[in-house]
Amino acid sequence: MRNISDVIEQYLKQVLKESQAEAIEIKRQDIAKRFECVPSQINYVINTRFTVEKGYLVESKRGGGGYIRIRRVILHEKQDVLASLMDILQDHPRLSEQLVENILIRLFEEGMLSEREVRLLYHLLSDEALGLHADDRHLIRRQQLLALMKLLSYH
Amino acid sequence: MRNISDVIEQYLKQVLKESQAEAIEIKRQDIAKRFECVPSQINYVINTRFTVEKGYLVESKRGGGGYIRIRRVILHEKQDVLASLMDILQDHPRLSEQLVENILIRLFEEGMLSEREVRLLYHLLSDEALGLHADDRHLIRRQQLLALMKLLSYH
DNA sequence: TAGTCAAAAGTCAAAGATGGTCAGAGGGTG
DNA sequence: CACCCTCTGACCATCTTTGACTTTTGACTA
Repeated sequence: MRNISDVIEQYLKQVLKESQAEAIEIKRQDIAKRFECVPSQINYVINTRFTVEKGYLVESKRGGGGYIRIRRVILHEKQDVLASLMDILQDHPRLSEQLVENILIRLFEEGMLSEREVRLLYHLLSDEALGLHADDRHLIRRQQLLALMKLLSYH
Repeated sequence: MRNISDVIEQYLKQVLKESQAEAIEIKRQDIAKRFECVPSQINYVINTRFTVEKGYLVESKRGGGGYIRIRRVILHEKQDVLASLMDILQDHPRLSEQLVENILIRLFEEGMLSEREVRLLYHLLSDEALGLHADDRHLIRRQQLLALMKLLSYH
């Protein structure tokens, strides 16, 4: 694998998958030691790979007996998924390509979009397609994503 | 061989052929070193020799663990349909909802989009979704439709 | 009970590692 | 000579890695 962050990401996802439970608890220090990196690297991995829009929930506690708990959120109701994604849109004034991609993939994982549809929509919403309108890009993405979700919420 | 670009092109195609996989991943820096040229020469080669029309798809990532991935794709057999639709886009400075609908339906009839995909795209490209930007609406529609056709031009 | 301390985890900004862009110089060919 | 490729390098954008400094928490102590 190319970089340590990807390796740690894979490792954590593997652990998550193997433990049947919906959540795993890790010690930041331990993971850092295992992969010979600084502890804050673990925060980086979590902040970039285990985000809310990707369907992960992370809690932690400091001090003695501290831990980081990573939970995979599985929402069974379409309306719940859409509602939570719309909240995320609310929370982000700027909608980067990265965030859009995460959201679309999430919709795929929740069974609401096909792989092809994700690819299709991603291209339409890409920086390249939207062009130079850097300022309006975010606005347009928001509106189109909202339109998409509205459409998906029927049926 | 005349110039370094041709040499690099041949080399990359060779590697692509030898690796049974449909894609190869390279490090720009490495290739540049191997052929003793500046890194941006690699971009030149890729931009001129590995285009979509020639049947290649290129993705990349910057930063630590960055890479350039070159993928061989099969071009869609209906290039003529796409070309004629692109001509239509050229001819219309303003892209009304109606025109968008016609184009999408045409793509459906040609078997390049499913009914659901048409519905989805139509909603995203509607006046309502694009919002108040009446001026830019046409521009954005054009760009997004072009992005769509570019995507549809290969499998 | 309040205060202190050590053991976690969190934050943030700088440095490092790649790839991308673009405009202008260089060169070959009709 | 004109034109079209090629080549180059300065500058930019993005992602990752690191480490110094901060905050939180529980246990222990006065």
